[in-house]
Amino acid sequence: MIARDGARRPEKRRAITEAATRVFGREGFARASMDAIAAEAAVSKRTVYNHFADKETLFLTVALQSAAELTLRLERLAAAHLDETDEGGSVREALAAFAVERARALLRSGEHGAVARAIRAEVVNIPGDVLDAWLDAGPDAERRALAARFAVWARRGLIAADDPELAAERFTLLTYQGVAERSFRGALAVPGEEVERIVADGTDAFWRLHGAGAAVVAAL
Amino acid sequence: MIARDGARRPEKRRAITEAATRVFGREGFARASMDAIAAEAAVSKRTVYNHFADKETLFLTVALQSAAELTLRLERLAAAHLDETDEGGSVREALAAFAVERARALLRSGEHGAVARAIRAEVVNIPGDVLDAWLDAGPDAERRALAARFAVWARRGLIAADDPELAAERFTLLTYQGVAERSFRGALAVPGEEVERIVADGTDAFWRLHGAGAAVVAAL
DNA sequence: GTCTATACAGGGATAGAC
DNA sequence: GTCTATCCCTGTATAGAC
Repeated sequence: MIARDGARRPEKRRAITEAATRVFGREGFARASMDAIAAEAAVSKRTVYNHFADKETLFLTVALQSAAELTLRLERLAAAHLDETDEGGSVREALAAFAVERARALLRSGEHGAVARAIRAEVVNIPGDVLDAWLDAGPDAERRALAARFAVWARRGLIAADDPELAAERFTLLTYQGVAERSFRGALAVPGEEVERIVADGTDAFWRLHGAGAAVVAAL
Repeated sequence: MIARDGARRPEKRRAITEAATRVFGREGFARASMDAIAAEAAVSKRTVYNHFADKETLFLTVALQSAAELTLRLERLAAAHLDETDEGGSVREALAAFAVERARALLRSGEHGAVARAIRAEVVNIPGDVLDAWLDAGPDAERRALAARFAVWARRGLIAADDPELAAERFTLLTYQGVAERSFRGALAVPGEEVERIVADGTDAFWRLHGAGAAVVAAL
């Protein structure tokens, strides 16, 4: 028997959101059909509508989950590259390696990246509070995590960053946005050498601005 | 059948492309309907199909026109700000003013900006050669124009840019992409003070990297 | 011969009825 | 879980008007 509102079968719900992630990612919001999502979830369309009021609600739910998933992946990357850096000399190399891996992650972000692109495409039709929630779970969370690490490094004199938030923003601009732009946010492939070149140029620029000792040079 | 340019009434064709620019900009490709475009152009739907074989052809035509129009606007901005700069001291201020105006132009790009967003949203469904043509008429043309000015300045010692193309790319990353990101490529409003702050920070960073004398500092 | 106006075939879509 | 009412869209077809 079917329970009332909140208590539906969680495994069905998960099957639906996972299927919806794939379908929305492949087709975008407008082209995706609820039929296709139900079929991909191996669930009847009625079940989809039992769990989610309409297509829009399902999409926004999936988008929030996807943002959180991407943030988690990037956080793991950041932890692996940036959290064991105690000696000054290795900071630059750690940042360079992290930047390359982050750019590559965008190009391999698959269905989650595709959902993020769909959000951006539909941004004018998304309620403000939902968009804020998406930003908070995704891009803003990533920036905060990077800024927190920069703040620690700055206190230890490993980088020059009076404003860690600004430094994190610059790092992303210089080492990530170029690849994002070139690949249309991960939609199109970019040759590996080109990714490496763009990211290496960006890392060089970042280090000239914020590397240990940059403050001294800037004061000249 | 196939729309051949010259034979039909050019004023109708213009009315159709202008209407299509507005409708595709408002609705995106998928949501826009040929009926709405015909109505907005005050033209019968049959006439639309007489001029353009199908919806996709109309969209791609409009996208190329829009890219060219945006490039023209930005080129005028660049010429106004950057082409009368002979004294060394004014280069930095000219760049700063241009950067702010360019960022503001994105936020006021209206229907042309909206079409550019639609292209980005549909990028996986666009034929490679058409996408190349769009890039060449739009973003790439802007980068080339900026790089050409940087090359002249570099020869005169007004900026430090061994590779003018790279410098142009960096200038755009530092002074433009931040606002593009924040506003979802012009879709959402951004407070004026925030635009000015983002652009000023970016201009500072660019000047530290590429201002006259930066090469000397980098050699330290 | 290009345009307007309208109608319509064919395919999908959403969302709800059974 | 299936079935279906209803709507909308693309693209074509059929009228007549300038």
